[in-house]
Amino acid sequence: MAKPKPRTRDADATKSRILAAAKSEFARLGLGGARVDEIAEKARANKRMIYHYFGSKEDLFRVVLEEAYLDIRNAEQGLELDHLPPVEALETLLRFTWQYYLDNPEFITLVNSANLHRGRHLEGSERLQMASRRLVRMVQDILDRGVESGVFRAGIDAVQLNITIAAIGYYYLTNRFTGAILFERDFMEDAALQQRLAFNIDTIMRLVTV
Amino acid sequence: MAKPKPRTRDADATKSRILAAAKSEFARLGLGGARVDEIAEKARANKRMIYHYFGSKEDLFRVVLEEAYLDIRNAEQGLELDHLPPVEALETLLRFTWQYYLDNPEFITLVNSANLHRGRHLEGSERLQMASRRLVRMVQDILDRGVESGVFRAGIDAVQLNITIAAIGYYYLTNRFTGAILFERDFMEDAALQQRLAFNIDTIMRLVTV
DNA sequence: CTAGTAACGCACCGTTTAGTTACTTTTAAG
DNA sequence: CTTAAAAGTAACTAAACGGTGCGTTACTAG
Repeated sequence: MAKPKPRTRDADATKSRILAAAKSEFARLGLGGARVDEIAEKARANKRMIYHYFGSKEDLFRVVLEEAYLDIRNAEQGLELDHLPPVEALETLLRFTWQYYLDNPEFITLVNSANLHRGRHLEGSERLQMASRRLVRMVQDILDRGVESGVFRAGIDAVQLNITIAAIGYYYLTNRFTGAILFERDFMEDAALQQRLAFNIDTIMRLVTV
Repeated sequence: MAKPKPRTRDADATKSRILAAAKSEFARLGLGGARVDEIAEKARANKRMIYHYFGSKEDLFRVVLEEAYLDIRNAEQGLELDHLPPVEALETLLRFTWQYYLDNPEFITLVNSANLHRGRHLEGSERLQMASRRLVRMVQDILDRGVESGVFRAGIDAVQLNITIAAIGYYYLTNRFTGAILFERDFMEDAALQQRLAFNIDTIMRLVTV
C-alpha cells in the first residue's frame, strides 16, 4: 500500500530520524548532558523541527523514554511464553532479557536517566502501565503453571521475581565500567558474558524451584 | 591533639564543605546537570576555591566518587565478618549492603553517573582496587568456610556473588521511580522495603546453600 | 493551475556555563 | 610588629545553551 515515493519532505521520516538521534544522545550523555543542537545535526534535521514536533527538550525525552519501554515490553510479548512449559518459559524470559540488554545498551542508560529525574517523565503513561501489567500477568502465569505441575514452590511474588530477573542482568551491564576497575575483569568478554548468564539462570532457578 | 580553635579561615573545613556539597549536587543532577556555582553556594565557599583545591569540575567529581567508594568499602570491613559463622556472615553482609544503600542514596546515583561516563573518572585508582580486593577476599573467605562446614556448595565465584548481592538491592532502589509507575506500587513503603530485603536474603541463601 | 498548508531552515536572543583575573584579608613564623 | 604565603572574594569572559521569530519551499486538495 505504502508508496515508495522518494519525498524531499516527509514529516514521519524526519520525526523518526529526530527520535533515533535523541535516543542515542540521551543514552550517551543523559538528559542534562545531551545537546539539542547535536540531536538536530545527527538527525539531519533542523533544531526548529525538534521544537515543532516535540515542543521541548524534556518532552522529546519523554517520548524517547516511553518508546524505549514499549519496545522491550512488546518484544517480551512476542516470546509467547504461554506455549512453553514453566521452566523453559522462565529460562527463555531470562535469556531474552539478558540479550535485549546486550543488544540495546541505550535502554539501560535511558532508564537510569529517567530515575535520576525521579521518574517525572513517565508519570501518567497509561500505555506503559498496561504493557507492564501484561508482563506481570505473564510471569504470574508461568509461576502458577509451575506450582500446579509441582516444579515451582508456591507463594512467590511475580513482581519481586520480575525485579530480580531484571536486576541481575541490568546491574552487571550498567556497572560494567566501574566493575571492570573494581574487580579487575573484562565484563564484556565473551566468556565473562556467558558465565554471567549461566550464573543468573542458576540464581533464578534455585529461587523458584521447590 | 587537634586544637578546637575557631578559625575564620580553615582550608580543611572549606575543602570538606565543598566535597559534601559536590557529592550532594552530583548525586542529585549527575555530572552534566550539576552546576559549579551551585556547589560553591551550598558549600558556603567561593567558586574560585573549588578550582583552587580541585582543579576542575571533572577532577572534583573524581574525588567525590573515590571517597564514596572508599566509604562503603571501609564500612564493610568494619563488620568483621570473619568472626561470624558463614551463614550469619553472609546475611549480615546482605543486610548491611541493603541498609547502606538506603542510608546513602547518593552512593547509587554517583555510581550511575560514573558508569554513564564509562568509568573514566575512576581509572587507575590504586586505593579503590586495594579496597575491592579486600572485599572479594572477605566474601571468598565466607564461602570457603561455608563449604568446609558443609552449609554452602562448592564452586561459587566470589565476584559473581558480590555482584549479585549488590544487584538485587541496588536495582530495586535505583529504579524505584520508574518501578513505582510500572508496577503501581510504593517501593519505599516500610512494608515493601522489608518484603524486598526478605526476598533478597532468600534469593542469596538459596543460591549458596547446598 | 492555484492557493493554502505543512515542512523546513537561517539567524538570532537572552541566559547560563565552566573557568579566570585581579584583588583583599587572615594567619602564623621569625 | 613585619611579612609572605595561604585563604578568600567579586567581577568578568568567551563560549555554549535552550528556545524563537520569521521567511521560504514543497506538497496537495479543489
